[in-house]
Amino acid sequence: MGDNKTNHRSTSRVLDILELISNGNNEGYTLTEIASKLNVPKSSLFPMLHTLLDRQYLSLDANQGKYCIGMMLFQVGSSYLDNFNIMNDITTELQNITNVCAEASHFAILNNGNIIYLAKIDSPEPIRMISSVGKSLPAYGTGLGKSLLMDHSINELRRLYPDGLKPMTQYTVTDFDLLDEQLSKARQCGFAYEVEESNLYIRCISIPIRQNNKIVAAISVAVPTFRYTQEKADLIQHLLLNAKHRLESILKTIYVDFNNLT
Amino acid sequence: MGDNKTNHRSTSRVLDILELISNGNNEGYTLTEIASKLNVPKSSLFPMLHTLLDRQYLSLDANQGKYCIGMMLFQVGSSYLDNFNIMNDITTELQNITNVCAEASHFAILNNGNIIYLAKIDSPEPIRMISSVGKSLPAYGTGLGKSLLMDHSINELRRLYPDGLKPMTQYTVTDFDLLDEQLSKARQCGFAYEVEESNLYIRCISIPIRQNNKIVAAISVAVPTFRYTQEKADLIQHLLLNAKHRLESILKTIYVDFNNLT
DNA sequence: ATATTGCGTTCGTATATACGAACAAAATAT
DNA sequence: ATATTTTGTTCGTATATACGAACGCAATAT
Repeated sequence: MGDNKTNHRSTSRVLDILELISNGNNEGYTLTEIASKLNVPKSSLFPMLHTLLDRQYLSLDANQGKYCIGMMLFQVGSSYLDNFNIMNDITTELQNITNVCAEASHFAILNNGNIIYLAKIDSPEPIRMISSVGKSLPAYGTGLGKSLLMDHSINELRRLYPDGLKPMTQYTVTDFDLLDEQLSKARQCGFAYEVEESNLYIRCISIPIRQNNKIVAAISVAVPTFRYTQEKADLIQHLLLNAKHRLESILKTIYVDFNNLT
Repeated sequence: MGDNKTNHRSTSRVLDILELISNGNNEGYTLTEIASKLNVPKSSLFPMLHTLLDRQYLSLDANQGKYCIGMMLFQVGSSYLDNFNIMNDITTELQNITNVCAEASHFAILNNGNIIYLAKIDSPEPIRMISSVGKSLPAYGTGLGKSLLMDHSINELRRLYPDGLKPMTQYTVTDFDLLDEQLSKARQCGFAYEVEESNLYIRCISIPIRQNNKIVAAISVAVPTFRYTQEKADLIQHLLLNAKHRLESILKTIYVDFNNLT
């Protein structure tokens, strides 16, 4: 929880409530659960929760007394994407990629060492990766993240992850030197790769999107290992490269301030 | 602004701020603009806005001093869709529809007489409707909305829209009797239609999704009038009907409490 | 049936927030 | 360059919120 200088207790608590519920299992939490998890008296939470209910930022589970994320929070939060006036172009590119290679494609930005998925097109195939718009993952363990970290020096990486690189699977790169080496290679060939480092049985190929020569986003294609072949990898790289070029040329004409958005 | 019994001022103000910014032009607002629009002293907003900034629920426009919707609000809000454990199935169906007919497809639910778009697949064609996930529109003026209102009686409609039906375009149905008549026809044939009632030059065909014989959601295809032909309409109705059947059979096996979510 | 645990809710007072005015800092106008 | 307007910021006190304890109520356990 933010221990910065400026801190308005009521506001922080509202956000604490929303984050607690959104990060939890989506069964929701009761008032007393929230109170104990946030170390806030029930009586203080009571009027806040009811205001959030009235305004539909939370909803009360019919089963009994479990507070869940409400529709208004979704509506208000969705307007974040209005900042990206190229969102339509991005989904069009992803759509095209997935149409051709039949695998899921993603668009993400970097925030404090984590990737945030902003758009996703599902594979038409029945076996799919579980990933969703709005979710975040540590960048170092994902293909998308390696694209976004591509220009980082090893010192910047160490500063970004002061607690080290925690494994997400048995294949996650947890050594800074090895990660740095992979990023060097990625810088040379233009693509970043992930082999079951964030999800078992999933490989990923990714490419960064630059604006004024600075990496501002990345796109990727994720492939189950059993569908992964060299021919498919070649095809995906070709698709990613084309999409990258089109998006980067759009970024030259349209103003999108990525710096402001992360 | 909610004028209900339970009302926690600080919480309400946080929500007022978020809603104001999310509904506005996405240039954002300055502190003083927010203060005057919400009738709240600047000095009261100051600590709140800074807490929201620190927590990345808002971001400060680089230009100068304009508060915009931040990334954390997007992340937290996105988790609303976790409630719908059939979201993947829904997007798959929409994907399929759009692949075949080459027009944009949507999925929406009803909330207080408004439709909320929860998923959308863009048309591959260059000329597209402007509609986005998380946005809401009055149900009576949209194809999706008419599907969602299909089972409503004229009295229920009058209660739902006590201030009458306000026109969105020159073709919007603003008469309760005419709307009721259209809904009756829709109930008979199973489909709801919209002809330039919410957006000029856009027509829409829609079908409701039922759970336990109760309408809980709707899917639609939107078509620019100049691309609209009877053959295409027939194709779209066929696609919608198939998708409806598949989604409804999924809803029989998976538990999704739509009542709780609106 | 009775005790027990856990939940949401209410209430009076201590305390932290909200207010308005005054201030500082920047942008615009003169 | 100076005046003027508009912005963000600080501060002391009035006031509304936060707290803990006690209450009522339901569900489970005995």
